[in-house]
Amino acid sequence: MQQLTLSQRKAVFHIEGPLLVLAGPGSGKTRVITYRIAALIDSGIRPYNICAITFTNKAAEEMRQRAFTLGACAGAHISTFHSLCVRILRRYADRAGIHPNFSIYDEADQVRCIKQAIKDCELDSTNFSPARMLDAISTLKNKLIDAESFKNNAEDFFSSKLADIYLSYQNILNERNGLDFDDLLMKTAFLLQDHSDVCRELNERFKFLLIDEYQDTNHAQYKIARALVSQHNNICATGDPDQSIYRWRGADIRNILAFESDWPNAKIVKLEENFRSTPNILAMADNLIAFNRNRKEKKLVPTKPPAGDVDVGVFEDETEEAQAIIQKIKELTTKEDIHLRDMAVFYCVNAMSRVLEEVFVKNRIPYQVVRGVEFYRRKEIRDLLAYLKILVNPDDEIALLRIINTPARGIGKVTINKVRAYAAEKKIHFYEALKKAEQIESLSMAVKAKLAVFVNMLEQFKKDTSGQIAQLVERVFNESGLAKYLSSAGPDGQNALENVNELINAVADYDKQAEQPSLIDYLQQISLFSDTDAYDNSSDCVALMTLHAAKGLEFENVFIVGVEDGILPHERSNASVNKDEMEEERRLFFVGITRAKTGLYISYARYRTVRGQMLRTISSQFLFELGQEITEQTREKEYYDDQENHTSSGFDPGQLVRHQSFGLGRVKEYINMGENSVVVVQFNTGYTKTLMVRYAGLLKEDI
DNA sequence: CATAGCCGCCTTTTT
DNA sequence: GGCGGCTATG
Repeated sequence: MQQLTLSQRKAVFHIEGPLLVLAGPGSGKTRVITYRIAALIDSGIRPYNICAITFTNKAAEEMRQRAFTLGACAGAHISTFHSLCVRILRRYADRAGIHPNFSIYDEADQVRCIKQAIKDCELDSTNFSPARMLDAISTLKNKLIDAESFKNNAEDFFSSKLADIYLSYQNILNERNGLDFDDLLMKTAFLLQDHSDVCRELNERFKFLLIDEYQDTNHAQYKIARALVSQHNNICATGDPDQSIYRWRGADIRNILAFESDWPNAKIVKLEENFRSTPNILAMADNLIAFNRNRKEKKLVPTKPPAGDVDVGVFEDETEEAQAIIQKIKELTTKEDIHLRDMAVFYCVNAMSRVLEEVFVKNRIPYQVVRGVEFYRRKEIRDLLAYLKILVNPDDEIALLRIINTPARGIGKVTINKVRAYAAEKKIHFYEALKKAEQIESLSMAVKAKLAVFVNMLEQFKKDTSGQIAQLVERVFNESGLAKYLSSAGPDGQNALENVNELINAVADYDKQAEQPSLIDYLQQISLFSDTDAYDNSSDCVALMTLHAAKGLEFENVFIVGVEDGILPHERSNASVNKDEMEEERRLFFVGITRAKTGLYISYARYRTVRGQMLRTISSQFLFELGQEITEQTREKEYYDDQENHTSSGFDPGQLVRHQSFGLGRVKEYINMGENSVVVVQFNTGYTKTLMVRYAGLLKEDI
């Protein structure tokens, strides 16, 4: 413990009572928590009585390992909020009013449910878009407003319709024994609130609660945390208000700002020294974040010697931007002997990884896109998992409908509707109705036979759920017909087969590592998988990820691309209208910048293809906030570039033109903006299009 | 009932 | 530009 600074020691050894560690980026926050776990155990606390909450599974995994190397033996509970809630809900399922074998519904499942809910309410999904409804419901759940109480207080038309949808959505989830991500938190919060005995029991179990990234907790998580320490107040929260980037998910920065009033006797420790980045990088980050008004002032005190400059580059388009990064990466690996694994490229939106990947592939630079959830979204994986979900939770109609005819076994829409109707009539679950298919009169003998085979297959699988899960998965894959189907499906099928093999390997790993392997536990765990969880820091390749995924990580060299108005800040963020959202976007950039240890390369492109359309961009205002010098340079470059390219085009009104896909048309208007000139064309097909001359590829027709 | 092909929708960030 | 859902056809 000698290597700790004075303030770190203060945080580590303040054992009893509430403690808030306000820690800037790179201040050794995680180190403090791990040492603190060790210190608690040293002082006689049983590991069993310690609960540490991290932001991602990956962070939990790393913390477990670090604690282990410090001699803090296994037994402390270290997990994310969501995983903890799953454990609690499974343990106290009856008290929470749910079944312990619940399915966890991800976004795709939620969309199916909400569509059904909107339909059930006889509303139109154009006015009540599924995405918006889910968003609204998620916000309500994070604020711990359940469907009933929202309905009771709904006054205007929209609220009351939303309330109906919310109620109906919740009904559908209940029927299917499914919980969405927000339910995990909300149900746990209500459980703790309504059952003082459960609350007391958990207070006794977890005598010390440590929460990392407290700035990104939402109201539900806040309530859970408060309840978990209500008897002893041994809470230690660490976080940095300047790194709060999950407001859109309900994170409430006020939780950390109000810590002192929530626990009046709290001890506050500030960690302001930064052990990660060079002073130049920190100065920039400091300049930037100073533009935020709603914050607690905090210094970034560098401990590293000054080195190098931060590079802000302007490029013609996203491809050139990517190529410049490749160039730099090659330079760094050859000249400075830096490993690929020490470099990362951050972008704001996942879609931006595509161009980067193409250029990386072309240049044969190994890379990994850090997107863990993607794997589990593949069709073949979802299909296979759906079979497993049914074995655990037969009420999971979404999973059941997914596989009932996958691979095709002659059970179509008509049959499904007949069974559905029967289930509704008898007030039984869909799966129960399937079991009794021979009693459904409207079904033909042939169909009844098919259904019987299907049900019988699932029932056979069910008998096998107690052993090794990997074996079961393999068996299900083969006997369900999925394996056969994929083997005969050409190259795509081969790819899918490889993915399934990867899944089976992962399951085998789980079998080995889990304390008490069970199918329920496995399914629930992978539902809570996050993007960052897939980050493999042992393989030597460049990491590509979103700025959000970069949270909590650090790299020797960091590239941040697409720092353009509309992307960062994002146009959908309402940042131009809403000051709070603008501040959050700024924090996001701040998080990205402060991941860099020595090299930081910020860039933007003058043209970017968005949804297949090449658009002229405007540099982000945040670039100006980094510091004067850089922005002056880049602005000048932009200005001169624009001057150089001023040419006349000759697309005068009346000119006949031909477009590759729109066909023949006539120019209505020409707006001379030099290189960015725009032409309005009325096409024969009836469409009037506004096109950028430079990229439209218009051919002049003579007649 | 299966399949292919087309149309129209959306498209920030994620547990 | 990508995907889900719908329709027309076999």
